[in-house]
Amino acid sequence: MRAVIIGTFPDCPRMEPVYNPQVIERDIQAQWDRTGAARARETQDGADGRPKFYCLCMFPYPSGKLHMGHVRNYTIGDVMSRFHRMRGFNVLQPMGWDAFGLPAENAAMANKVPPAKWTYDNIAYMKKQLKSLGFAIDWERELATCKPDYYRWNQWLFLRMLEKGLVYRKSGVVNWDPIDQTVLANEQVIDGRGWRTGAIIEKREIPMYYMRITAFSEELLAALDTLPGWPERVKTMQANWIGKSHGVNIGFPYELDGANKVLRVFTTRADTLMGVTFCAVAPEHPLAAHAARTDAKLAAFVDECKRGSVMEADLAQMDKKGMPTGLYVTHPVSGEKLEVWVGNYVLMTYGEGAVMGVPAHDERDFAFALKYGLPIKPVIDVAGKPYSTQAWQDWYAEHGVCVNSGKYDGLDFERSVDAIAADLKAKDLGDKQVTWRLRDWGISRQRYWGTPIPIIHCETCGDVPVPDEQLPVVLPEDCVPDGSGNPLNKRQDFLACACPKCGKPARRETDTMDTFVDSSWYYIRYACPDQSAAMVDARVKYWLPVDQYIGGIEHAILHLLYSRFWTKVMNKLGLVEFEEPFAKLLTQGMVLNEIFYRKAGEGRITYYNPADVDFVTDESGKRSGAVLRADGLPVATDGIGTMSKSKNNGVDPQQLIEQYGADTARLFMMFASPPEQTLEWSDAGVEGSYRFLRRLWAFAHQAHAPVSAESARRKGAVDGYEFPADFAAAWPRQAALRREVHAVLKQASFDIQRNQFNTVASAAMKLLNALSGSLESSDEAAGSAATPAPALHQAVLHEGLGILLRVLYPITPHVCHALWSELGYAGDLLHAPWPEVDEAALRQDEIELVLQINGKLRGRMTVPSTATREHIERLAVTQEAVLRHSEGRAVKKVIVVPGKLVNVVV
RNA sequence: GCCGGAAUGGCGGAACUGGUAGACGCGCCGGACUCAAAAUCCGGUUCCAGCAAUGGAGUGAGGGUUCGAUUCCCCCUUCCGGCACCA
Repeated sequence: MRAVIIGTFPDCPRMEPVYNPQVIERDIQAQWDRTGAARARETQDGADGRPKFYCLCMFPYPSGKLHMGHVRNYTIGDVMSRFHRMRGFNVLQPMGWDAFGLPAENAAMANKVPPAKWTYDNIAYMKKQLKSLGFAIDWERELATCKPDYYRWNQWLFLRMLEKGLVYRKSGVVNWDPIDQTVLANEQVIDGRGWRTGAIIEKREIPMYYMRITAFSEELLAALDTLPGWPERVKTMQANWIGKSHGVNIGFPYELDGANKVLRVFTTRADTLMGVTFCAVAPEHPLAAHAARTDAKLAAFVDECKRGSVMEADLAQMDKKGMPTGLYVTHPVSGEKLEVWVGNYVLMTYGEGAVMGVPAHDERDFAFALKYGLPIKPVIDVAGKPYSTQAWQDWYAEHGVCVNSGKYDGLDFERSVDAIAADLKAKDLGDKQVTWRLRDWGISRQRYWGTPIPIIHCETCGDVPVPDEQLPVVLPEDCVPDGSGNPLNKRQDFLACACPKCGKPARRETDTMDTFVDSSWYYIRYACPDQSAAMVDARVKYWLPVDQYIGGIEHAILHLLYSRFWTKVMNKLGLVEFEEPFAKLLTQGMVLNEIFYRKAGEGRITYYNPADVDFVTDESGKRSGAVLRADGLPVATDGIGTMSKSKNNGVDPQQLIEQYGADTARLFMMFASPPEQTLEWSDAGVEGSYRFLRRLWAFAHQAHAPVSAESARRKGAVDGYEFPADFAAAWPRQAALRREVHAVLKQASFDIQRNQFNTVASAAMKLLNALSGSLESSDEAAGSAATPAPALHQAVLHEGLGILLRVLYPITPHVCHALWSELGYAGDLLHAPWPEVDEAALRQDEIELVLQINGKLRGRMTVPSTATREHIERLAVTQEAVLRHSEGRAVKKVIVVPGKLVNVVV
């Protein structure tokens, strides 16, 4: 039997009893559109009193339709935007399209559709999807990087950088498909073969434009310390990527064709110089090329090294191989002859493309020496630990004291490096040097769908920059790539031009820019997307830098580093005043789903979408298997992985929105895990989120009468609730409810500020549980307590629901917005402030402490909240649980953690 | 291979600065409602022993610091992200 404490409320006659997200969301989105709710305006230096908050999500590549990663990213951004708006900020949340790139060309090859059309169609569809998710995006600032009014500024800044020497031309290595006669991207090279032709890929050197990011190495590294709002791990990754290392540049003299030359190497372990037993150069090193001319076997080896992909990950995992060149260099100190080898593990792109081989103290050199029978000469003693040339031990590479090193014997790492560097300097064969891992940024792409590089090749004048007044160099939008190279090479109307210097017929550059160029400054252009006379204008000063940037962890290095570099260039050119583009950074985790497959006959694997798979569970609910719904037969599982086309484990957000509505999609995304962690997809979890919103709706319907009555009484106000002085004593149930509401609010306020949105969602669930529990109560309780005043309960309910709707609003704005106005709360929820915690509501007369004996939980005790430490200690040692568990042993120590626990040590 | 992360019930996750491990949700079990089912509502649910009170174990493995460790330190394993032309 149940009775309602405060009487039965009649159902609301106006409000729909059933939650209908499709209708609610459509209506509210139309209203937001009409009123320009998300439009951001510059205010003169905060003249309206509000500080600005620029909240930016990484813009999407328009691949066709949104994927769950987008939904997650943009929901996080929208929650932060709406929350900051509630906290009184002038918020900008823009959106645009990273519209150049390889997939458009691949789609063109598959469907014979020009990349431009494919891209614009995708943008239109995805924009519709974003709108249906209810993000508070200022669409008036939308931009697409494939439009000339955007990329003309890529070209313009490129020319400025060229003038300043920050852009230069040199040769670079690319993947060359000898059959299609075309350059391939790394992802188009599979196991060293072209994806379409299957031909073995060759490395080929071609001329390319580079941006001199290395000129900023020191700044990019040092400025990481000025970014407290960035995750530590991202800063560490960037620092390691920039890779500043202190070492010594060492010259090994040799004679070649009668001329005296020097082989230069860089090492951080100059202390091991006397242990050098050989030198190794990269296959691309000039010395290797020289030796290969007269050595057919070596030439074949160098050739072999040139096959396969250019990816560093591939190179690093190859078997270490090498071959002697037959050339010798002289040890700069001992005068010993050292053979020069070609090693496939030596990178031409780091240092000088050559290394000194110290097998005794470098693991790679050790393996190399064992394989080819080269001498191993230990010269460092590490705390007397034994050395054996039979097997590598990790301590061989540690710092120690020089031995077997002649005059350097007995010196530690620092002193030996100093001494050796000084000796080399005296002989003009080396010195201390700082080397960076960071390489200059090659931006040339031998592809069509990108920003044309604004250069004209003239037979007389050479490479001539396109004059500013001829910008933009417009990319024709009707080309259809066919896989055999850049179609621009066949476009006479694009190629033909006059040399700006001499006026003679000339040829336009057909390489386009890396798409990382586009994404390196789009966040600046959002401030002034309609500015046709300049790259930036005064509005940039108001909005930038970005206050909060949100995007996938996979961009931790490249995109973020290039953006930081580009910002520094613009700063040096006087275009912007800030030096770092993103004050705070949130790197969201990836969205994962289960992978199911079956193996057909000859090793072919078919992947099945998890939506088509049913689980088999045992009686405890534990999963014991999975079957394909279509045939009921088992499928194998391959764990979980990022949603991808190749594993067929993607979930289409569109279906989700259509079935449950945007709010459910958003709620699940936020509830399933905190933003920085990976998120595992779960249909059941989506159901749970939907169920919660339905319960919320039903509760609002049920509580409509008292809440709207209270709204009418207080004219919708959500502050200034007043309770009698004896509230807690006279109405303990109401006081307890109110205490819980404010305790949960306190936690939610803390969590939303630290971006832990999953517990904000769970706070909303707790609030609903508490409030709906208060509508009904058991007979017993109703009979034992005095009849509560309906007015007081009504006020607590009104306050609690007002808090719940505002806590949940950033996550599920549509349903909250609808209920807010249905229940008569004042104004538009869009402009409502985040609720304040009433500390008075949290006060308690008695608190419960946990009682531990030797750190083990043994009981609880209730003490007045004002109890002193001494009082608690005295009370604790007399507790029954303590006496029982101490078994007569004397109490050694009592530790009191105020408000939490007492630990009795015996 | 190198650099950076992560690991907690049947599952996703919570536990803020070292202080009650498992909030909230899912799943499962039991009950109510129903002719029945779905939906909804109520109760239970880390594991082991026990009717229970209670006791023991427990945060990927192994060590350490501490009155007390999911949290700090060392070492190992597995998984994930990046490695410069996917974006």
